[in-house]
Amino acid sequence: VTNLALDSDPGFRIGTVAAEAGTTTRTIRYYEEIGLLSAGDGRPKGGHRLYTREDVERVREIIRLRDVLGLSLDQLNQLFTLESERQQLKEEWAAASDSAEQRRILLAASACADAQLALVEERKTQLAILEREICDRRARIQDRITNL
Amino acid sequence: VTNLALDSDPGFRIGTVAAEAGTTTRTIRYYEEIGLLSAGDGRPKGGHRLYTREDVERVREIIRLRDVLGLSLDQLNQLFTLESERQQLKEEWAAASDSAEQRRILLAASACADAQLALVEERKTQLAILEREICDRRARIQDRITNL
DNA sequence: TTGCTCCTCACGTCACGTGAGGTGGC
DNA sequence: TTGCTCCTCACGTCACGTGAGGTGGC
Repeated sequence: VTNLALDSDPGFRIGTVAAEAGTTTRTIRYYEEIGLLSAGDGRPKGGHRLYTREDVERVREIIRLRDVLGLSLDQLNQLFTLESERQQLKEEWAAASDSAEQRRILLAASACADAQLALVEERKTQLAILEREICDRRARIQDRITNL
Repeated sequence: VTNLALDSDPGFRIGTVAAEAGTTTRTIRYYEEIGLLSAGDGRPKGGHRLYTREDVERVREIIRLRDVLGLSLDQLNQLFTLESERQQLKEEWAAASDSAEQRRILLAASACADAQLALVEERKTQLAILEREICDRRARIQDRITNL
């Protein structure tokens, strides 16, 4: 009875991931197709895709940035370039990375978060402008109603 | 020399409208095609489209709601149903509408603005959630950096 | 007359939706 | 064994982008 601990986690199926992230299985497969999600290395042709808890979070983040910030999938790919680089260097990290290398990677991740925060601020400004416009229009309508 | 005042306003051409609204002529023609913009009644086949200052504002509003709130053109059409109804009743209004009818129309326009404001509030909530998530992630990264 | 913008098809693209037909795990 | 979800094509759709070829106004 070997691999006792490892066998206990079968991983998430694509339908579960889609439900958790509020999207569809088609969308997840499409994101894999264009390279936004990792393809799951050793999957046999026709075999079921399996995902980790990290993958679920990744999908949720993509959906969020897409819907709330209105980013295209191409823009998201660019945003994640730094982080995917981090992903590739993860083995290096765990194995024998020096702290200078670790620092470099973490700073890249931090810069990625900063970039997202800048986009959030931009959206907040746009929303504020839109809100003011609508409020003004509403006020003018109310004026005309009271002046009847 | 008749129509002196009327002839002095040639109206805006489609390229000007597109530039003012920050979009393309193709987009404006498409919006006309699906009924989001009025088709300009008496335009001869192949003739140039002409727009009023009101039309320009309309296009800007559509672009705003599409980009900032992420609404589909179908949803925008639904949002504008009340207002387009108002547009159709404009002649009635100017001609011989009683004040009860006027009040009804203005209340509809006010409700339309309220609906948009509700969508704005929803977006603001989503943005706040997203911002908090990113900030938290950023903080965790910073922690790991200082703990190196 | 020369450019420039405009016009109408019409095909291409992005981000999926939606079956069609078949295989695999609880 | 029976359903259920999963798989891979592959065509459809929404919201335009992008020329192709031609006409119209300053």
